[in-house]
Amino acid sequence: MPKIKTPTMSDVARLTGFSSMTVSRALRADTSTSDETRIKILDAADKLGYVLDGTAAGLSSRKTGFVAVIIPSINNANFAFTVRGLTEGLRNSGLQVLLGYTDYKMDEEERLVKTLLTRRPEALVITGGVHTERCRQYLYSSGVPIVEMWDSPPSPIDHVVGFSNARAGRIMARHLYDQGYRKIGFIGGDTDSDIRGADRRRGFVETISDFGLGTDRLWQSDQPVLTMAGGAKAMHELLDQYPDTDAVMCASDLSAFGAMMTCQKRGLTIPDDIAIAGFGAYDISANALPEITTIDVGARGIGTQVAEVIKSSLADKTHSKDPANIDIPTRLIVRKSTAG
Amino acid sequence: MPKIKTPTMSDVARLTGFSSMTVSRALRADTSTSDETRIKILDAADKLGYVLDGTAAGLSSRKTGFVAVIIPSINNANFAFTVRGLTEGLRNSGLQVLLGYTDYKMDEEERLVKTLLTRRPEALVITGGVHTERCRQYLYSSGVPIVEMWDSPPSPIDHVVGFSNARAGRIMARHLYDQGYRKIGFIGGDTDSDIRGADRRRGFVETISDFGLGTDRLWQSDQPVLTMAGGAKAMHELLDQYPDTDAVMCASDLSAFGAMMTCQKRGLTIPDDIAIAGFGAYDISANALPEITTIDVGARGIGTQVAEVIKSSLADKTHSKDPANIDIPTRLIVRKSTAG
DNA sequence: TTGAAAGCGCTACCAC
DNA sequence: GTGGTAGCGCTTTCAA
Repeated sequence: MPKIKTPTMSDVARLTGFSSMTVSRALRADTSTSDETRIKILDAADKLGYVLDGTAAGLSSRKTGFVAVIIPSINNANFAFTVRGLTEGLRNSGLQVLLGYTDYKMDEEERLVKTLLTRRPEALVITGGVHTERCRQYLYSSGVPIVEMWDSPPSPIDHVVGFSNARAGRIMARHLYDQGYRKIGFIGGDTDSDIRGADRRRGFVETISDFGLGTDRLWQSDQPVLTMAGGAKAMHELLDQYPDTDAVMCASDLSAFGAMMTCQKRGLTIPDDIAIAGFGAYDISANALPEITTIDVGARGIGTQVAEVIKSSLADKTHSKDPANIDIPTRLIVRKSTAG
Repeated sequence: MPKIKTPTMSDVARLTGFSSMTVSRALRADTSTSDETRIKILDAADKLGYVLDGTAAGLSSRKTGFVAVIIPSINNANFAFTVRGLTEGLRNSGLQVLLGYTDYKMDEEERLVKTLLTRRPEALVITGGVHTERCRQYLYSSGVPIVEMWDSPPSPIDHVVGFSNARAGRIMARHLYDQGYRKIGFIGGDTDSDIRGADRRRGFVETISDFGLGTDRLWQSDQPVLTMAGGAKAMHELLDQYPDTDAVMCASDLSAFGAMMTCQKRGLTIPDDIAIAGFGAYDISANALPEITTIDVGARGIGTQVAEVIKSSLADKTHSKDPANIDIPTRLIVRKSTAG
């Protein structure tokens, strides 16, 4: 592969006899060139294999076309769907997602925010409402619209597209109670890293406590328990300690599935011996046997809505509008794993 | 949020009394400033809330620090792990992944390549070895190292970190045959979009044909069947047509799980009545009941190796070395779903 | 509709 | 170790 210098606009200009300014205009949908001129220029550009240098264009126009998006994990189907919704919602506006993930670590989040701001995104989307002080500082002084998503922060930085994770926990606790379960546990939700999982647990525990039930069947670890294997292991330990547990909510459908497998291995019938509920409406919840009761927040729709918020915020030159604060409904999906 | 102009290097220079050139040097690990100077400058930068403009830096230095990565789907744990391995492998070299996904569509891939090249990445990673002619053209003339991964292209563009998908199919076919199964089917692998799945099917079919077995139990659709629901539906149809099928490989563990659920719903015992095998070593394969026989290619390791290839290619100023062509081993993991 | 000049914010290069 | 100059490739602005 001979390393030839990449052609620039001047090269296209030289080849066509126009100024590079005209080439610039012709290459955008930006009107103001004659059709004839544009055709000549596009032809020449094609012939030269010219590709616009977005780096230079961004520097000059102060519009990079990037939207920075920070999620906890790229290996989480919920966030993956949100990114899809976001990408698709942004597609026609010439904005491109620049993705980063934190592995559920707040200091990694801070590092990432700083790195991504270096790219001069036109907006920044971040998961959750809890950040380091320094991170909040970066976000505040970035000068671009910020969207916090997947949570309902007490003091939002700017826009919010999220829901109360505590409410999700409450809804599920009530459902299990209504189904007649009384020895109810929860698996997952570490306070330090999986903040939203911890919120779900908090809401869950509050509610079963309100119902006068015991709140000691709570399994947690210093790591987020969001995997199948983690749920399976946790369920073993929970059952070892409290063999008479009759219902468990897990912080995620994945851990719920793992927990369910553990129950089946131990000869427990679901939901007769024990009920299992999850969160997130992952594929597995609809396809497992039995199907798993879960809560759907519409991961993809969150992304779509974030895209709308960004587009309207970027269009609003006067900054006259208040920040958006969109509350996503948390929909309980009752399935066989909790409904006998 | 008052919209204040973002501070630049000149602002930091002015505040400290140094030239912006010295500020530039101090901000990089790039030595050649006194410690005292650097401390003053970093302090001032911090005070001003200065964040480097990577756009301008990239334009000037001709190093954007981007590595463009194109995967079929962000909702696929295999590719997600590869991206993780890649990101981590690149972390300390100051390179950042710029991710795009194609939804398994070749024309979308072409569009994406063009868009991403606009960002002037220092290297480009793409999934698979089949691309549109125009796409190959873009890649060839991009002037940056290209890595094709997850496949073993007959005529590589540049570097390759992959494996033969056909071989994976052959390995599984042989395994099923060795276990004594004789009425063997395959689910998934559309030729047009899931090219690698189709390669697995091809290798699989070749092998069962070599063994003298019938090759009519092949279920396919015009969509990639890589989901649990897709596998479940396909299995129903396959069993309706060929109720005596005794073994099935699916293009993915996810569809294998769906297929297995269908079998269980229909009262079939696995692996006694029917064996199920998948591909990809997804979490579900290790956690389902029974556990699912699969093939592991080490998705994360692929990313790690790609990172190494990129780093060494970028370090090799003379372009003296031949393109890398790394063959990833395909490891059969025998589990209960095929081993009675 | 087109062009010339200026400059986006940074770094390469060469001086000192 | 530090600074001046030039310029990366494009778009903005103003003029014709």
